[in-house]
Amino acid sequence: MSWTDERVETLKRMWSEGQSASQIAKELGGVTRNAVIGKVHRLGLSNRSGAEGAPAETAAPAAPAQAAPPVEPPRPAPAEEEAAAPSPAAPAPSDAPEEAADPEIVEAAEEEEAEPAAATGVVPLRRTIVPAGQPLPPQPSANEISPETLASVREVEKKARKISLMELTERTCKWPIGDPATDDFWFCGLPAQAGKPYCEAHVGVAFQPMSSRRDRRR
DNA sequence: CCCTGATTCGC
DNA sequence: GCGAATCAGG
Repeated sequence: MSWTDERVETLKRMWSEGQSASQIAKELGGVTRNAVIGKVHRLGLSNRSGAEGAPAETAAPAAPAQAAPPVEPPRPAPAEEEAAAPSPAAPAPSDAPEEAADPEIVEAAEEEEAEPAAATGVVPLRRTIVPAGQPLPPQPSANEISPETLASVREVEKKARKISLMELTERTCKWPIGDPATDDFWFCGLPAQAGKPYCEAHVGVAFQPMSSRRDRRR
């Protein structure tokens, strides 16, 4: 891979947006974060000037509606409401952005769809929760979390690392604990299961195998 | 441990 | 110019 004009452009943009070198490298592909950092220095833009503002250091202590741990700048926000359009999932972009607008934005927007809770600031209420919204379709009645797993969860909550929003990574359990409207709020933070957003215990309550009732038929 | 960016230096 | 290895931190 070489530093084509386009790639350099992406690099510059992301760097000024505050993205980390590793994230940029991941986005570009074919390069390591070292390569990115090296290039950044050669380009003489090690000093992140250009788009200062608030790098997102402190995430509102008691303000729930704030959430953007890693980075999530690409948020154009349509700001247009369809009054007579009862059709939800209908992007219906009358004008396709054919021009090489920002192919990156699309990727950035669709990356990491696994942790809506933290991203939206809406904390899943235990019991009614359906984190990633995928598994457990055939739930008989109310999700009956087995008392064992429920107990283990409480156990885990005690041992949780109690990490903050900014400390969440792709390898930390993102299970929210406590009331986000108070200081009594934190994230589990225990090592998450490979590929999943939660630790073993929380994956257990989040993704029910749809048949964990004690009636082990057979 | 995980992760940052900064620097060096052979290529 | 490039980037792996290394360094220096959080």
